[in-house]
Amino acid sequence: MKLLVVDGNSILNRAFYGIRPLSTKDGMFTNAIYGFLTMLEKIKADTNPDRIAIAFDLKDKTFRHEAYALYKANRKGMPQELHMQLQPLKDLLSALGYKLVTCKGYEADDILGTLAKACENTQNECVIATGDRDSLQLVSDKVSVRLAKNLNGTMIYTEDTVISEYGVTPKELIEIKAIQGDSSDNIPGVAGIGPKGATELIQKFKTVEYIYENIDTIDVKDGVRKKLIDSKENALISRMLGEICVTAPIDTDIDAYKIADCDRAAASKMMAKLELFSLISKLGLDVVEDVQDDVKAEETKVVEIAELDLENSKKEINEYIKTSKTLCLYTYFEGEDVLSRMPIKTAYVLDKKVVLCSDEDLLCDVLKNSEIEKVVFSSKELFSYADKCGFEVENLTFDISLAAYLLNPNASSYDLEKLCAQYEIAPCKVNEEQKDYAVVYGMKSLFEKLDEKIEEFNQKSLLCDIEIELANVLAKMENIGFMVDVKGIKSYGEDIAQRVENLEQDIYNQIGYEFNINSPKQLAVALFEDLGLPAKKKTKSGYSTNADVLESLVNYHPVISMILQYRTLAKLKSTYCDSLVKVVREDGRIHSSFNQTETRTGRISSTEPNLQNIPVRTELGRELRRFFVAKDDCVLIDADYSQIELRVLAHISNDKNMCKAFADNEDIHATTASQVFNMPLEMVTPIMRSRAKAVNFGIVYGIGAFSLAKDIGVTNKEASNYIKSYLEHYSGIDAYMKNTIERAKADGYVDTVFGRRRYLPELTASNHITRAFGERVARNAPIQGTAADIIKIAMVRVDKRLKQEGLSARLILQVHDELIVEAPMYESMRVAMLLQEEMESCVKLSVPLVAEASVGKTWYDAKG
DNA sequence: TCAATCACG
DNA sequence: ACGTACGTGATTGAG
Repeated sequence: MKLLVVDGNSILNRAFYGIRPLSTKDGMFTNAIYGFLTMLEKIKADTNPDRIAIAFDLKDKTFRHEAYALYKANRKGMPQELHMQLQPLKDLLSALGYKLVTCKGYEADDILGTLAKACENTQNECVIATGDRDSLQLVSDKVSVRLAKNLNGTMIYTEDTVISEYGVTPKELIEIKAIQGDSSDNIPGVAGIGPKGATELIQKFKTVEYIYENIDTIDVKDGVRKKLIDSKENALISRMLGEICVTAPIDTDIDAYKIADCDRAAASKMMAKLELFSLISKLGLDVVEDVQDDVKAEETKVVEIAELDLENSKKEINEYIKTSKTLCLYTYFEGEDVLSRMPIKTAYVLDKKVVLCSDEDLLCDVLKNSEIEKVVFSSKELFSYADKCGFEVENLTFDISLAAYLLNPNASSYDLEKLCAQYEIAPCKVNEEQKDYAVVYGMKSLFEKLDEKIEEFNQKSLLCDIEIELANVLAKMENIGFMVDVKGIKSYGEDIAQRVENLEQDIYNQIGYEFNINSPKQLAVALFEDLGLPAKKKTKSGYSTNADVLESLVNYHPVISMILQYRTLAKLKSTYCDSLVKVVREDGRIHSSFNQTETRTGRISSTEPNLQNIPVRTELGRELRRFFVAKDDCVLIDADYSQIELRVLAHISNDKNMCKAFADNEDIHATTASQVFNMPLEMVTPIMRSRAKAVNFGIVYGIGAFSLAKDIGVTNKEASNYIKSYLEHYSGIDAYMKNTIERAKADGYVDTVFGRRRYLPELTASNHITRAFGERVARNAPIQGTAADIIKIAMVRVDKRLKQEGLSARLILQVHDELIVEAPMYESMRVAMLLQEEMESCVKLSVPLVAEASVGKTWYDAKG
């Protein structure tokens, strides 16, 4: 028989500190639980034990020796992020069938010792899993220790490995520790003798007892003898403290630690509640199935899944809508990309029945039918399909993925299965082979639950008037795409490629050998070792070679500017020329995907390709925009908001000075400079203006003097003076920032003017760096988020106006504070006016919104 | 799969 | 004493 004994507290600690913080939306931390189970699974697979015991310390410690109380009681308790995970982990382990062992008055160590001893006595094998080297003293021919280094790695210690690493037997480790001491355990040891001296003594004399019995005669230097004599009392106490107890009053019958049957339903539920979905499958469980088995037969809805033809589906649906107001439907799509994505099958959720139908006519009829209130999972796909077919979707009133995003934008993904588990939707019973559709039936209950929450959070308008409407606009933007001049990009790319090659050779010549310039690691060797340039900053894995560092080195060596240039050009070539050309479709246009549930602030994101980060800041990069063009006889109209985030800040903080500056249409950075530097506007120099601009940015981001100083190249003290002066002059902003953090701490979230929320579990962290991050996010999210809300509203209004006025102009891109429309040449003036009007008037703030539009044949020309 | 880098607002 | 501004996505090299 083989017994695995897990040092629960120790492994929990390793897991907690070894895994980046994870938390659920309401601030429950879960990283230690996740890490613990991951490590346990790994260890289990590696050791293949017959029995498992998991030992934990008890919270209220009553120690078996006075000395323990004295020396061990003042060890720091665990941080609350870890403490809050302890009981849920224990519950989960029990549900998984593991036997937990605790013992009043004894530590987990003592339980390990007692069980190890018991195994020796009964000729069983024992493996101890721990992150703590203390347990190495328990190693014997029957007992080995698996020392957890990190998540995936453990070191196995047997008698041989202990002897070769420490030069003494496992038992003698206790003697060494008695002399050497252990500050983390509050074991004093002998003052002045460290690990090396202690090892030598024990190799020679074997035990502390022997040393002190023969203290006058043993062969040691007088200095050492003196230290030993001076610390005799501490050494003897340490000898006692350091030895793990092997007689704890626990069950030592190995059969007591059989692994019981897993309570699958309970375990699945617990993990779903902790949002640890990947763990559920890793442990071989299944949310839907396991929870389903848990529901009592009489409570379970029996649901029929029927695959029907057009006629019968129609009949069923018509029957259903006589009595029900809303129809839930889930459409399965096929096809990777925006253009070829088409529906293959739709599940219509009826009363105790799911009708599956592949007929597209039925889907179109349902979507067009304004009598049917529709609840869907992802509206953008359906809007996109309708747009391709040439009709408008009517009466689509709820989108589950968008609702779930609004309720918690922190989640990494939104799918039906996870949401049903998370919102504790009671599952239904279906045939085994149809269980994929069981989760679709859950849509109805999920909709009701989410709708209730949306109402509770006052997010109905945000969902219906902004997000769902926007999904329709985004779908059309994706379908239209952005026309590009492929030949132009290609020849520009070839030009760049030539320059990259030349630079490559020049760099090799300068350095003296060929290497991969794209590898930061190889580059660091070339610069900081071979050229001997001063390394400024470190990253986790070596010296940093980023642009900041390189720029500070340009005067040291001519190769530096070549490398900077190489980087710029290589990036232009690979990310912007080569990749863009690859995603141009047969219609000569790029069809990016716009994701509406990705960012935590409410912005949209763009992928495959990302059209929101096309170069603009440098002239060479900006040239690329000459190849983003309008189609024949058309032009592009580009309109962007002026200072939208600062205007939003002025509005939500209601700061008098800043509101006045915007009301008077002043140059906000210059005005800020005159405030911060306390002088009349006409005396503000360009340098002062640019510093004030950096402070304005900093305020929006949550500012720190250090970073501001680095950004504008002044001393820390100067930077902190700027901030101080800023907050004195804009006292409304100061008050708003303080108030926001207070409210965020009380509520656990911040929100935008339009009710978009962001939860901030970071604010409860005991780590001050994490907490400071949470505070910056609390300051930034309402500003960035409100700006995101505003441009979304503008997009919906622009789209509506274009349609209303019968224009053929179409929105094709959004870049956070910028909208791009493609329009026939003759519409250009009207559209430019319309764009500006709608962007400026779509919401009313306490300061004016300003947008500027300009027209051009290419994106380069259209951008003001 | 992750870390480093760099493009954008 | 700590480590250092908010939000994204793509490419590359290396484990």
